Amino acid sequence: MSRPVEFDRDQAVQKAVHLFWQRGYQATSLTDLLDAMGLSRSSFYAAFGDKRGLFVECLNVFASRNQALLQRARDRKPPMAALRSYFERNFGQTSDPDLHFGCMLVNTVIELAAIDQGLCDLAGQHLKTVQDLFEACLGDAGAEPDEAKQAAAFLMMVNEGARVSDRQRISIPDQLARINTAFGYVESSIANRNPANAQL
Amino acid sequence: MSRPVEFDRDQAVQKAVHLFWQRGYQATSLTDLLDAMGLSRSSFYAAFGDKRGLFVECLNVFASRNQALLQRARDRKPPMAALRSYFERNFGQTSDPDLHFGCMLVNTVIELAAIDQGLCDLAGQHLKTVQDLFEACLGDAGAEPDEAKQAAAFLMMVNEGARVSDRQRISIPDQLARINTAFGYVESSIANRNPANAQL
DNA sequence: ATAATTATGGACTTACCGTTCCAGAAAGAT
DNA sequence: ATCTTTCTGGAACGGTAAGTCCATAATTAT
Repeated sequence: MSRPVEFDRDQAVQKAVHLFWQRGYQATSLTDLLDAMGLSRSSFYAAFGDKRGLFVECLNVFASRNQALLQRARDRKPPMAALRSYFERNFGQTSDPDLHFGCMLVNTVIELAAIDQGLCDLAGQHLKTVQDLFEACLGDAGAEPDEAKQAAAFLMMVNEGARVSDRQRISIPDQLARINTAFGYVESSIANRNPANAQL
Repeated sequence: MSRPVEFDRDQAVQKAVHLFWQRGYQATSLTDLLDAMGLSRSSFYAAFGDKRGLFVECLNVFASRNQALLQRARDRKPPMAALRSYFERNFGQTSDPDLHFGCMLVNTVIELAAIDQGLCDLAGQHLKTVQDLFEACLGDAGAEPDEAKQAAAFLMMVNEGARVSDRQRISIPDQLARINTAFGYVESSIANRNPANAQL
């Protein structure tokens, strides 16, 4: 009955995620987005409402991809190894500077804290979900509930800090060394309190 | 011979620091700045060149204030207590949400990483200076040189992470608990390797 | 008092922002 | 093949951004 949409919506959103991730919300103009997504202004507004609406969608896509990454590792490895791989994959994976954009959620919190509280809160919620996943992994690794909560909060702080360093193009070995330091602290703390779990 | 400047330059810069710190570089318009600093466009351009020039000046002012904070604590307290007080002062001090802007250097790195590499690098340099101060404190506390370097890098990561949490209006007790966790790890690590320094 | 010099306020310029709108192209249903 | 519906490209809009410029006000030196 009617003419069908010509572009692949999911693919267009992927492109937008990449741009927003790299340059942030404010510095990404609609023109940049249209060029990258390969569609015209009218199609854009028909499909996504407005720039902010697209950003919300991108935030959600990024968050679920991010959570899936950790969840998959959790299904396949021992809990502490899964946690470690989440950190190492995010930071050590490649030396291509074009992939060191930190974490879109962290970037959003910082950029928009005083500008758009709704977007900042949404990003914060997603981060909280990841922190809950951390906590679950730590529980699996044998940490007591309160210890798991405390260590998860600590690891989220480490994650956020590592994402900041990531944007400064810190060398990968240095980055991995920091993560290793942090995990060494957490693991020895869990092992000390609960020697039965020397094997994590 | 000539008419003197009517405004207090230092005071005007302070106001600008506050604004940039809170809202970031891009979201702070020249109009915002002029209103807060209480001067006209012509005076502004005569005194500071342009918006970017003022931002550089603000970054330097913020960084030196920040370093002075840690340096003063270092002069007055045992080294680990000085480090702790730096972290606690920056996060626990007040519950006024209007003062939880994180760290202007961290904010700048995140906001401008892909936008203005010069400004990002300048902020990164200032952060590195703070990290060197961390390292010096840890050395004073009895850490071996390589251990001090490693722990300083770790603490900078914690600092950056805490600044991110700060912008999410995380509760002060939670924030202090995280910092306490991190310092507990570092202190027990130093004490274990070098039991002579049980007193830090 | 007057001349010389410099700061100041505000209008102006240029460029880009996000968004709206409309004419026309493309596709399915009959 | 035609009609209807929906999508598409691009022009246009109002608003705001940073930066420039000039007439005027204010100050000091003579």
